[in-house]
Amino acid sequence: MPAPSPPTERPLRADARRNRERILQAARTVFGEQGPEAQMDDVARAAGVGVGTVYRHFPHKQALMGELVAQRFATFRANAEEALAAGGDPWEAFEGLVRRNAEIMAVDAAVQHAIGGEPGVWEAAEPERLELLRVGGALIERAKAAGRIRADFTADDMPALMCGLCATMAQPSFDWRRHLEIVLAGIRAWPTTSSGR
Amino acid sequence: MPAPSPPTERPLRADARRNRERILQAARTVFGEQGPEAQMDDVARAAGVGVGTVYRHFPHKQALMGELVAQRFATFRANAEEALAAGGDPWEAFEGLVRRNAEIMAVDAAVQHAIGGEPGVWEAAEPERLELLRVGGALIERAKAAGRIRADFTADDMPALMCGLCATMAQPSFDWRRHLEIVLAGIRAWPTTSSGR
DNA sequence: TCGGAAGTTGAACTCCGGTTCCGTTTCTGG
DNA sequence: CCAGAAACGGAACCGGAGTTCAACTTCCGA
Repeated sequence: MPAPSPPTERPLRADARRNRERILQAARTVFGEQGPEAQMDDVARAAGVGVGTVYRHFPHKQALMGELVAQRFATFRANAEEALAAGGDPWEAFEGLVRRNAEIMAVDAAVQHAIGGEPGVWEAAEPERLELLRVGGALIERAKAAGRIRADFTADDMPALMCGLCATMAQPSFDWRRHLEIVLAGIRAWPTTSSGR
Repeated sequence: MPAPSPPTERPLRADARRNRERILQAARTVFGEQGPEAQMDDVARAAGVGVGTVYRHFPHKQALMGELVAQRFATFRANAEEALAAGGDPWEAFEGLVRRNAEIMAVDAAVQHAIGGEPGVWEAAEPERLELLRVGGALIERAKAAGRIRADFTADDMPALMCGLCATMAQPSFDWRRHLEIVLAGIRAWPTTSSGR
């Protein structure tokens, strides 16, 4: 059962496929270095391609950014899947995943800004986002069941927290690791808290 | 002892003072409604003034935004001062202040974006920021001395956390109150934690 | 090999928003 | 009340960045 491919599915010519890849690669680099205000022309140049080509593959800048975000989300989901499969201590699994993904995000200025800033970009990666939320949710539920995460915490709380973390990452004068530390502490259910509050 | 007024201090004509006030008021409203991408022309119109007048008072857009931020910071500092003077439970005082200021920020889209986004704006409000940090720091130290805040927490951790919270506020689909709840939990030192970990 | 569809190119277009500039108006001190 | 300094107004300027498009090139199936 191959992925459901509706009629509108052209194979894409060989050079086109190559270029698309080059463009994404270049976009990742350029946006990563100059932030999201880097120009389309810059991306095109870095990819060794004309601007027109970029626009043939991505109808507008936002779509390009969206694809980058979608790819990151896919990575995050893969990591989550892995953490879930690995088993082990429920809290450690969750915490480790968050740290690992944060570390990836920290290097990717493009995605940082997209997530911390413009709302429009989220939409472009909606399916990946939902998938991530699903797998992450499973991890969270497991830790919650083990009493290692505050009972009122949900997977739906994560996006906002990550959005905040991204905003911090985007500002070099801040120490995002401290931020993350505090957030993790806030998510966690503390030992000796048998009586709730 | 009036404020130290170095030679370069003209009294400012009556109408000019009035207009300056009107502009700031308008900027607060306009940026609050349309976000920071609102145009200078919009601000001018809302203030019932020509663009040129806006530029006479603020050399560039960023300076205008900076003033708004500075004013907010001043409010925050005043609130902090008040909380410090009021005494009472150290944690409650700190928590209450943070909540109160957050509630103010939540209404002020202009400042949200400035703090959550562009780094440039922070500079414009540097003195107010430092002052806020000082008073807030006192409040934090007090709560820390009472063992109500994690020992490793510092006033310097606050800006990043607030930056993150602002980013969340700026995105309507997020529930910033949840975010704040978790951050506060992360800052707090939990009761029964006499043995540390 | 060859026709034509798919893909590429990059100069030019367009829009947009910050900023300038100078003629006009308003204030204020004498 | 007047002179001139200060402030105002807003059309025009300007550069920057996303996007288009028509001529040109490359690929691929027959």
